[in-house]
Amino acid sequence: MALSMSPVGPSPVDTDTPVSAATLSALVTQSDDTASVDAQSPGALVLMTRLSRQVYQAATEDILGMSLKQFVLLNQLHEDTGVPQQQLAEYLCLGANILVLLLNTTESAGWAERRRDPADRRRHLVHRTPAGTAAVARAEEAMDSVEHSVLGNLSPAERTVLRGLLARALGD
Amino acid sequence: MALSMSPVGPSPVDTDTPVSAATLSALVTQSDDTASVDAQSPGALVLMTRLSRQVYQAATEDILGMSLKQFVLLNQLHEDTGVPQQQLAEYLCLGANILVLLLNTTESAGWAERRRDPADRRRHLVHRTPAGTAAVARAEEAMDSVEHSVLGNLSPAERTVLRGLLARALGD
DNA sequence: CCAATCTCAGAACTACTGAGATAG
DNA sequence: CCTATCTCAGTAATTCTGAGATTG
Repeated sequence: MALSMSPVGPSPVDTDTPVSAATLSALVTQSDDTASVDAQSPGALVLMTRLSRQVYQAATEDILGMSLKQFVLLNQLHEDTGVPQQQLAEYLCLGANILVLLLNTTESAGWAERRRDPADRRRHLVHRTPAGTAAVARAEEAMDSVEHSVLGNLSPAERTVLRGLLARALGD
Repeated sequence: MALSMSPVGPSPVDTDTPVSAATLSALVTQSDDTASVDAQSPGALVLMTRLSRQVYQAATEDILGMSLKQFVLLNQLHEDTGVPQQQLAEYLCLGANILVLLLNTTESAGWAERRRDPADRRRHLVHRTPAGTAAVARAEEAMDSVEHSVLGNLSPAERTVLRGLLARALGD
């Protein structure tokens, strides 16, 4: 839900091969055996490792206005609904202790806030502040340019497919 | 080698929609704007960051028989054709100096070898040794199980599409 | 002499380990 | 008393900075 109606399509119709089923099928049927060839077609995980290194290097603090980790963190937060740290750590694939450090800097930047969970006062529910929302919005624009440089070879439609697959892999 | 045909396939044929053009088109037409919605649909890069953290944590040295970085490195090497370090650094998105450290450990493990380029003796051409090839083959199998745990939600066809997109993003 | 490639040591940063505090 | 959640200090591992060596 949520992401339904998009009145603003980035590439209305013709700009650059909106990749339809055709191209995709091509990709699917491309080949299924990786056998024999050895250094020529690394697995998806190897490729992802390389790509994410590019992201890490391109998405500097200067560009984003915050660290990449803070950006990912704030992406996972809401102003209204607080998220327990433990769940956050799981989402972000971070150790609970590392998250503490990350929250310390993010909280003192005024972008997030820890509040005791009234229902279980051992927990902290993490909220994004309005300032955090504003900061993410700014960073998001910067991220667009990073995406442009890292995924520049992919058409908008392909990027959408990629995002969909990554989201599915993460369990939505 | 290794991937493709798994006689033991956890989901041989029917378990979970082998995704054909239909599902893919669905993904494509899903939506194109990320605007407005705030924490609900992070960009592809954010998702990739999270996923690659999972890879990093799952692909331990115990499991692979080598570090993940060594695995990625060896994936990029050939026994016959040597690759200059500078180019290697670019491929792997590593600084040239970090690559030196990586090569030191990999070379002393007997998996790779630096040889002077006869044409330009400032350069070192890096080759994979036969032992390196064997080690990668072993690690590749371990990687399959990592892939299974990280990309478990994706069907084989979807993984193929994913791999294709990532490869294209990296410039083939 | 200057530029390119690789190497390395020390600083800076990041992540991990295990102990401690507070609440149920 | 025991468990769960969060915090933190000390340690280990990684990456970055800048200088040095060799070759063109």
